[in-house]
Amino acid sequence: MARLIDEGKIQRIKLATIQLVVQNGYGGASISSIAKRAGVAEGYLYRFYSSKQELVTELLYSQVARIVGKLESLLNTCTSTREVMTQLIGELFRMGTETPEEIRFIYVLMHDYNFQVSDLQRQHIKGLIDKVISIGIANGELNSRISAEEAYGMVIIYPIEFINLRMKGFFGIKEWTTEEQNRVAEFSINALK
Amino acid sequence: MARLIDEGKIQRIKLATIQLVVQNGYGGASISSIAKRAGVAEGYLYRFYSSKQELVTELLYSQVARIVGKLESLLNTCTSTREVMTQLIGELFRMGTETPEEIRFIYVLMHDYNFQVSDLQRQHIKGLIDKVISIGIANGELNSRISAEEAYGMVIIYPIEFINLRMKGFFGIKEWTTEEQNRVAEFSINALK
DNA sequence: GGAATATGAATGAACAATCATTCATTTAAT
DNA sequence: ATTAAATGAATGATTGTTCATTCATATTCC
Repeated sequence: MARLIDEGKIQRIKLATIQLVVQNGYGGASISSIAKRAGVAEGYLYRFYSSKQELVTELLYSQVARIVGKLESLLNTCTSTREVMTQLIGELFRMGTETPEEIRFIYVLMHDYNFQVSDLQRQHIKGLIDKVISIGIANGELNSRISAEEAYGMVIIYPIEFINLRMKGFFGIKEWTTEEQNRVAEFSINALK
Repeated sequence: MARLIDEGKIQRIKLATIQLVVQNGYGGASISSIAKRAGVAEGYLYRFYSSKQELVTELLYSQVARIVGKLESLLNTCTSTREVMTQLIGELFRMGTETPEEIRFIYVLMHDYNFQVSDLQRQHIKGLIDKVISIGIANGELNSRISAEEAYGMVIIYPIEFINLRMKGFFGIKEWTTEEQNRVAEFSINALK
């Protein structure tokens, strides 16, 4: 073996990509700007990713996987919809405070018509949402006529929208309290009743 | 006066811009591709817009104004929150069937960190949302603790998200029925109770 | 232990293509 | 003839991608 791959560089590339996609959108985040910010040669990115599209897609995939994975594990441990939703929304807010760029990144790309989540991931999400619904109905927590879209809307989309609305300071405020976080969870739970 | 300005060309530029921003995002929609699709010379755009940013911003502004204007007029004629929300959501779905590209365009740009709606427009929206809330509370239709963000979330964001989720076929289906449209309205109204 | 070699990590100049923007020129209406 | 609409070639910068080259280090041999 010769030199070892510098994991720090890959990490810096990922971080720079996330930041620049958030800041300038996919089309506005150029390879050269990413490489410059990461402190890495331009061509170096192509050792790990065959194209810009692949780089961003893979990053989106893994970021989404974090949320989907959390939901999946919650469904294995929690017995009520309230618990699942409170915990998941807690995780989203945690991302919002600890790694704000990452939740912004998901937010930006999930609304980009170029970046559909993969079919597999989508099916996975659909299955998990169905499970949330069936637990909720069994417990009498959810209206029995709730659709997957409605549940998805309140479990995933609404909290992400709330967090990003705050980050943008759309209504003036840019931070949130634990109370407000709980209110988001309560609101989502309530909407599905 | 010499030649008259061909309004059709301006219209074609607007249409092409909307379509290409939806398809490729802001960064991916180039002036040359817009001009080509509009059947217009590249430099021609600069007679009316000083930059690409201005072109897109102005288009976003007028599209948002359509929705905001509708909400405003509804608040002057309707006496209940139910009526306001049902009608507004009706308008959004109408856009979805009649001019799908336009609601996609709003959807894409409202989630782009480069395209904050203007402060003025945002204040205007805030005022209208507050009015929705006060009518709802006065009528006993809304929970008295509903926040502006919650109302905005269910009156504007949720329906737009629903429509675009459908357009993307996220859960398989790509169309919607009048019944489903009413369900979205009912769901939104219910969430604010 | 120390020098030679082999490996592959990392570089960045160079590619054609495309970018947003400009402006001298042409076209068409009064 | 005059005036402004409309053109599209031209500009220099930047795009995503490639690849010959450099350089650091792990391994091998004496």
